[in-house]
Amino acid sequence: MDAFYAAVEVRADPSLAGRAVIVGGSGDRGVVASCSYEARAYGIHSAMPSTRARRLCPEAVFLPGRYHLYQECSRQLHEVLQRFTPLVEAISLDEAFLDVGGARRLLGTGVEIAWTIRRRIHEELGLGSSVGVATSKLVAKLASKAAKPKASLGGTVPGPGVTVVEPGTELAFLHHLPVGALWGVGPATRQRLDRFGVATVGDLAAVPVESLVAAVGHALGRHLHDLAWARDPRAVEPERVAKSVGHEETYRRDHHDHEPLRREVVRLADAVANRLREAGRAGTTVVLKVRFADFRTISRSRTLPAPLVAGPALAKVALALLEGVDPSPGVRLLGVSVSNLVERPTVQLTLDDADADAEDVARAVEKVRRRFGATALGPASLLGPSGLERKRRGDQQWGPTSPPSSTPRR
DNA sequence: TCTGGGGTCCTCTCTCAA
DNA sequence: TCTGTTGAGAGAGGACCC
Repeated sequence: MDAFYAAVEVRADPSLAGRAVIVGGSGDRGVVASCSYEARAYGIHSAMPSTRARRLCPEAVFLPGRYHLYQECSRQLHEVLQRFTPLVEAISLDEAFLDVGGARRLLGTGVEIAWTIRRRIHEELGLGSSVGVATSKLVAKLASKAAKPKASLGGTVPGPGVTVVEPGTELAFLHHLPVGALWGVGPATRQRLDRFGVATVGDLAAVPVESLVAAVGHALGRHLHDLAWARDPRAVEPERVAKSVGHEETYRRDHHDHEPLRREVVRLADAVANRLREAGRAGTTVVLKVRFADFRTISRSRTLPAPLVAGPALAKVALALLEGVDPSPGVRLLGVSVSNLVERPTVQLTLDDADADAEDVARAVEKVRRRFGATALGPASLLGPSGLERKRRGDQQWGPTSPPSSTPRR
């Protein structure tokens, strides 16, 4: 999708059309999640600190972002895509791979299907999209990028909408692209490739695989070499199962004491446990992530003998991990996640009777929440002046919001 | 200049057992 | 019993993606 979150906001408020719209965290520690092409013309891009975006384009419209709205829109999008083929692999809220190999006899060539998809999305969702058609995921992804509109101060230049890379022409398409266009080449890898004088994918293809492996490691070296030669046999995987579930949060101000952090750990663990239960999963490894004021980030983890799903049990492990962390330098972010996920056992395997009780309580809590709402019940330690402070996914997607006195202007 | 949240995957190091 | 090797698994950190 083209500038997805921003486009959804413009659709909700058409008076924003043609303006620089920035969706993201509004506080000092927020980042840009998405922006309209008018904003991109000023050099603004996603993941840029909001303070910098504000400096680059003070007249831009800043919106805090409504994750649940985008989630709903994404659901509608995938509904549209599913009508073309069941082989849809969602890679994010607004992007997906489709394997239309089996649908061609019924729906036409890949190119025809691509144009139909674009039209349907526009008719049913009122949003712009770009489609890449190719024989592999890598090339299709890069082709879709080439199909997108381009930002310029003179106005947005519409893209072709659909870009096709015919079989046999993949190398010609790939080799003139900058090496950073490849999946897996970020700033750090690009810097390592610099010493070979690699600027384009074509340059990369000319580097012996052994040299690449020595420079960037075994797995990435071989992978990049294959990609540079358009070898990408990865299939479209419609059913991808999550391997970890977690929540993290950056605070408006750093915490220097254990006490407020303990409360945060309980809140995060409660949220993680809730999502685990919803997904019918349980986790074996609990990870606590801490980012200090200087951005140094550490993680502490513990693998348990049996999977757990109950919030209190999860919080107990995370709190024990927190005790080993010295918060005095200032903690700006805290995260709790669970990995090594398994199907949730019908009868919860637990470490001791206390945990078994905790699981019984968690089940009862879940029943109450289903009936009376998510904030109906929760850990007593999360009871604040305005009721229960529970975290839900997307509550603070792009950093802490501004305090009420400095709400973003519209 | 300041750097979110939710993920995945890879690499390195350490420990432990065979 | 001691020493060295090897492999697995856990823990930690880093890079990357949207």
